[in-house]
Amino acid sequence: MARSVTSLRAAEEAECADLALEELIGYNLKRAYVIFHTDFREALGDDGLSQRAFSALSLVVQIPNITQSALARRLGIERSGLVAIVDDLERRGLLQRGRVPGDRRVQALLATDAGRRAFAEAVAAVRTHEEKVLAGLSMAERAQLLSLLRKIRTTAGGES
Amino acid sequence: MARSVTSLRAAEEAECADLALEELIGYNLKRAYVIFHTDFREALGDDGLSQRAFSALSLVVQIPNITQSALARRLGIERSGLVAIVDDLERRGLLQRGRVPGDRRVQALLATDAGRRAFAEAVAAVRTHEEKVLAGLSMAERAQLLSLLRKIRTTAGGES
DNA sequence: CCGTAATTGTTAACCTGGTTAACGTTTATA
DNA sequence: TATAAACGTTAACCAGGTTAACAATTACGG
Repeated sequence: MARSVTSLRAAEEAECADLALEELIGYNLKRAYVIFHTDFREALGDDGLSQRAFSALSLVVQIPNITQSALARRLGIERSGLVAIVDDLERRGLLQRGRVPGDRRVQALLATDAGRRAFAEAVAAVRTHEEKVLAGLSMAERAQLLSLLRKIRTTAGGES
Repeated sequence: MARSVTSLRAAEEAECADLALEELIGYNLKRAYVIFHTDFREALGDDGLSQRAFSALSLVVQIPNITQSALARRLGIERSGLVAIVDDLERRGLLQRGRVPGDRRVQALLATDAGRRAFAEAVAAVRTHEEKVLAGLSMAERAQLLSLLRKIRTTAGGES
């Protein structure tokens, strides 16, 4: 318990709650998230896809004719929040809203050719981005991290 | 490679970019962050401390007379962004801005007695919150996660 | 059948958590 | 001593959501 003289008073005042912020997983999670988010944006360029647009496009490419509601559910956001994302992707010509025969409520989302091309390019950029941000971690550590994050999602994530 | 008939076309269309969103660390990191953030808020009550206010107060308690600039630097945000946070904490009577003799530019932040009490209570709530969200992880896994997140911060985090 | 409930997409208003740019004050430095 | 730099602050803005309401449509119980 070697403490410097100058921080003696600090130690006293915090003694009843000796919690270093840096020991909190939530705090470190947030800081790491900010790093990823920031680097993602600069990796994909100033008018490239945002994280959320990339996620949405990813699912639309891989699940053709997915419904907006289903997409929102998968992304863990509200339907209303998805509208702006889909608006943006449609404005860029990366996907199309299509009415589906049989249910005139839903909008079936389908990626365009340009959308699939843009997604492929984005995937490359995202891979480089992750490689850069995770440079300090071994492959085993990355797999571990992925597994731990997913475990949090499955146990604490309310995916009704 | 057993694929259902209905997803055959999906597989074809995504073949050039066979990246499942769920395999991306960045995506899982964001989802986990959202889980923590959401649970933090409901754990600390409707007019309890926010994540950022808690972080700020934590450092003010443990580093008496820290400067606003220094605090912002530690939290990884801009000085301007910290003003509202400190305003809020001061309005709640949890800390005080104090002029320091020798440099009339700086605001030295000092937690009040109420601030230290509120912090101690918040720490208990935060501990319960982390315990809840991390219930699916063993102690070893939690230590691993913490270590991995910090490794990201130290290697990729631009702490000039 | 028919009325009621549920679902879908959408808009509007709002909130959180920041950023950048500018400014006055004060201190450091060439 | 002039110029630069640092501090706290404000204003304007932005990203990424949320909640509440709504019209259109579909599902369902009686």
